[in-house]
Amino acid sequence: MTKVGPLDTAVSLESYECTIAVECCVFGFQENTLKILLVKRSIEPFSDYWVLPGGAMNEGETLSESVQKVLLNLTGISKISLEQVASYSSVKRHPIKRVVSVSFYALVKPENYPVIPKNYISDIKWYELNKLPKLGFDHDQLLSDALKKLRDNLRQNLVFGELLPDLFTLTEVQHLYESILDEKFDRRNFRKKILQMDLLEPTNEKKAGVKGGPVLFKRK
Amino acid sequence: MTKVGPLDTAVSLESYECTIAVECCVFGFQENTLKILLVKRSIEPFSDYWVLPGGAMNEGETLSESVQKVLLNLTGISKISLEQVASYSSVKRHPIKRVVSVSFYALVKPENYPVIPKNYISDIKWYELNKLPKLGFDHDQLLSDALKKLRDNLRQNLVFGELLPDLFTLTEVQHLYESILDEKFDRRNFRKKILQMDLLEPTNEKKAGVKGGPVLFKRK
DNA sequence: CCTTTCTGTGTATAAATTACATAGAAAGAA
DNA sequence: TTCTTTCTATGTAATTTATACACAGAAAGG
Repeated sequence: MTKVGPLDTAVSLESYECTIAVECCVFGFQENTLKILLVKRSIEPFSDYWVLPGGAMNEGETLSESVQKVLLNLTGISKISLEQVASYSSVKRHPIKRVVSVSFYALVKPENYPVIPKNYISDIKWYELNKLPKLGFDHDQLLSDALKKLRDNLRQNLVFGELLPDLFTLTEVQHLYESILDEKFDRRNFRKKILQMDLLEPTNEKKAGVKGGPVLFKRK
Repeated sequence: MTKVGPLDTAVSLESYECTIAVECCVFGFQENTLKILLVKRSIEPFSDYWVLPGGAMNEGETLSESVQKVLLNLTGISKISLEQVASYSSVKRHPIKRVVSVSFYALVKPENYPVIPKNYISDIKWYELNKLPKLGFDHDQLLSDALKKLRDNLRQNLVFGELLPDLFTLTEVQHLYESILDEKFDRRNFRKKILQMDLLEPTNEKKAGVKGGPVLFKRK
């Protein structure tokens, strides 16, 4: 039988068990602005607070399956780009019971998905990053860590595809970058850089309703 | 009372609970080579396999407190640089019970710490990265993810301090970088770069026993 | 003291990043 | 329809950063 002593840190059959939750920062891009999906809780604790969508991991599912379930519920989103951010384990981060949370971020095209309040949620809304309310639990921290990770990833790879419609102008791409990274770029230099990544190709359509008649691009 | 329906993913009082474990990739630098601390299990499952040191999180402790306890046990290390890597939640990753693991990496000066097999461990050893055995559980994956994160961090910040003795030569720093990143650098360019980071300062001692009489540096 | 092996240093070249201004296309108003 | 406004599209020069490369001096070991 398994040896278990006071100093034994191995996982034994009778080890302590704990609720695990997933929380998700869902980023979307609307009206040339980066937004994040928040829900308003209608149950205690933190009733009437805005928080990140999340929920408990259930038996037999992985963490990312749990996140996908949460998002499917709220937005009908099914195929989604998910990235793990970090784990949070302060003993008192949930005021009633011990909960360890693993956070994720997701990138979605808001145009495609209606968001519907359900279950323990009285409201759901896309918030601009600079107009955020104070969030419940430690979700301010989770959001700030997720945003940092998103920015790091953006600076390295090219990850905007999930946030833009199928056809888009280079100026829209630039606005996306600017709102995620919160800095301005010179248009010519930005276009040079993004084009030499060789991930976009021009179509021969132009976007209507915009002066200058910008050409529409798509992902390669 | 808390509403709970079939679609409710909120954390309710009766949610599923699960064992949480921490696993740690402990990196050290010995004989100008990057090494990693592995332990040999003497209990099932994976008895006689080499694995990363780890163990269950206990009631009332955070994940990083758990890791610190594990390492204190094995190495006597107390003040340590820890970094969270990721969470692992496949349903069958532990063959006997459901366990979600959070992995960390740690950087230590091996010179300072004797490593002692204890409890469920029959052996403990510093392994070179290119002489690794096949690890138990999914620890090959954990190790490879931790190494990737270490490399990413190294390329951005300067994180070697925890791996080197108090006084060191620039050549030793270069060997450290080369063995972590697994690439070679030109000596002059490397020194230029590392010195202009302005984190090191020369002492007026020289290292004995080495031809050329290299000067010893310390962290600023 | 001679040989070996390591340290320590500078410059020229290439590559990447930054700064910057004007002409043309479409929209909207008169 | 024309005129004005506002947006798009584009190239080059200057700066900064990264890369390539060779030889003289210090200590060790025989």
